[in-house]
Formats: sequence, C-alpha cells, structure tokens
Amino acid sequence: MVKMGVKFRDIVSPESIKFEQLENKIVALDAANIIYQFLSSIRQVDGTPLMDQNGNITSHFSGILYRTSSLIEKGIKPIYIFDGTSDILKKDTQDKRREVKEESQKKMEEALEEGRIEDARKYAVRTSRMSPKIIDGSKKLLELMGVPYIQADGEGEAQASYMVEKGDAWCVGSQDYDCILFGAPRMVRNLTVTGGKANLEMIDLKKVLEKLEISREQLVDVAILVGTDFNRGVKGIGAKTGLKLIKEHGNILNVIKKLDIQLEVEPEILRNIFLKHDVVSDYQLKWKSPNIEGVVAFLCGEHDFSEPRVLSALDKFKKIDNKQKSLTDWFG
DNA sequence: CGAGGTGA
DNA sequence: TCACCTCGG
Repeated sequence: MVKMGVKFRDIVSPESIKFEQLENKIVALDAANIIYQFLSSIRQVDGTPLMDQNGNITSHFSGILYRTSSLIEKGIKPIYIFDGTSDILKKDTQDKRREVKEESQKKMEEALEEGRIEDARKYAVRTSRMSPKIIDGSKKLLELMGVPYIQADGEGEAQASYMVEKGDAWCVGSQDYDCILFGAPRMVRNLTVTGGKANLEMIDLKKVLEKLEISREQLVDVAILVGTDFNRGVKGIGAKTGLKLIKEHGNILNVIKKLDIQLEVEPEILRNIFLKHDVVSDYQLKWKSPNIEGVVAFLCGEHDFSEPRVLSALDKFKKIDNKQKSLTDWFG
C-alpha cells in the first residue's frame, strides 16, 4: 500500500458506529480516496483489473456503482468530492508514489511471467494510477446516476471538510486522517458495505482534541512533525512522540528550537495548507433520479457490464423513493 | 470491493 | 442464516 495521509492511527481513538446512525445523513466522499481503493482492490486473482473489450479499466465503475447504490439503499446521501490542483509541496509525495508504482509494475510483470500469481496480485495493487480518463469516467457515471459531485479547487479533503464544517454534509468519508487536519468536525472510515459486518469508525474532531488536550492548530503541528503528504516529517517521531513534544513545548516552533532539528519546509507554510485552504462555496447539492437508460448505455453499451446486474444495482435507488415521505426529501 | 451462489 | 467462495469486465 502506497503511503497516504498522516499517520495518526495511534492517537485518534475512533468510535465504532452503525450504518443506521448515518441514515438520512449527507456523506462527503473523498473521490480520489475511494476510487483509488476500487482500482487497487477490484481485480482478478492475478491482479489484472477489470477491463472492457477495448482494454479500458472498469474496476472503478464497478466500485462506484455498487458502493453508491448500497449507501443509498441504507438511506445515506453520498456526494463525491474531486481533487483540484495539488499544492506544489505534494510533488515529492507524488513523485515517490510514482516510483513505487513503476517498481511494482516491473515486479508484477516478473511475477506474472514466472507464474507467481499471488505475488503478481500483491504488486499489481500498488500500480493503480489515477488518470484523467479514470476521473472523467467516474464523473460521467455519477452524473448518470444522479449523484452530485463537486470539483474542488485544491485538495478534495479540504473541500469536503469545509462542507461538513458548514453543515452541508454530516461527515467526510475517507480512509485518510487528513480531513481532521483540514478541520472536518466528523469523519468516517471503513464506509464499506460487505455483508452485515460493518466496521465503521467515526472520528469526532472536537472529542479528539478534548481527549488529547490540544488545539487543532497543535494537532496540525503534530502532523507536521510526524509527516504529511506535503512534508517528510522528522525521523523517529511518530504520532505519540509528536503529540508529547507539542504538548510539552506548546508548538512546533518551540520543538524545533529545543530539539535543534530542521524541517525542509517552513512550518507556517504547512500550517496554512491545513488551516487556510481555498474552498469552493457556490456549489449546490442536488440528487436526481438515476438516468437508467443512460447508465445502461454507458456501462453495458460502452464498457461491457452485464445489464441485469446494473439494473439490479439501480433498483436500490427506488427503494429510497418509496421509503421517503416525499421525493423532495431526497431529490428536492 | 461487492454481488450472488453454495452448502451446512 | 451465515461463513465462505468465485467472479465481475
């Protein structure tokens, strides 16, 4: 797995929740995060992604179709937030990820030639790439399904966090802890729908800060010490040590002074990425009934999906129509 | 990953 | 009903 997001697992203490608690709630999904998961995991045993006859990757279409429809069936209103332009500081991270992908590609091909199927898959999951084609296709599918998406100016997680802060969404859905740095009051992890065994984790920013007895600004300072997508962090400092240091010295500037360490990026610049990010505020969230013919034409006509399967997934949208008092509750 | 089938 | 497995495109 290519490293993504800040490593905060040890300090955030998530609470476990049920899908019922998300009923009638708007969940702002980090599109890049979720699509990447689909590209990585929806594969054949040897690691080959799902493809149509023309060789176009279709794993993400499968994921988006089934994930979205089952969330909707559970009464959850999903919206997808796409990344805009990345901060220049993210380039290092992106370069590193690309290196890992290229290396994994070679190892995968080797393993495949030598018939080591399990190894091939292991490496294949690390080769997933988010191309403009993948993004555009995903947007098109969402549009046909009547599910709103928002194009962020910068980081998708920042935009999603802003929307929760504003009350336009209830939580951010992402695997990355970065959204709490961006100020999301609530985030939910493991928003998967496999069988009945859910493992939903909710992280409440306010509770996290109270428990750790620090401010959000200090949490961001901890992240900078630990390392984010925008900086390397200090060698040997993990979440717990970082937290201890920030609490002890108040902020990252004091820590740097006391420990006589160097960061390659000014802390203030990194702080601003999380605390003063640009957001889009003139969006509107409007769900529409799915364009069934359109989805079928796109998935089945263009990408070789099975029509009965697509139709039965789209059927789940109807269940909501009946459950709600009025259509306008949902599609207003 | 998620759907759908299988068998106990 | 459920744990497990295979396949999707």
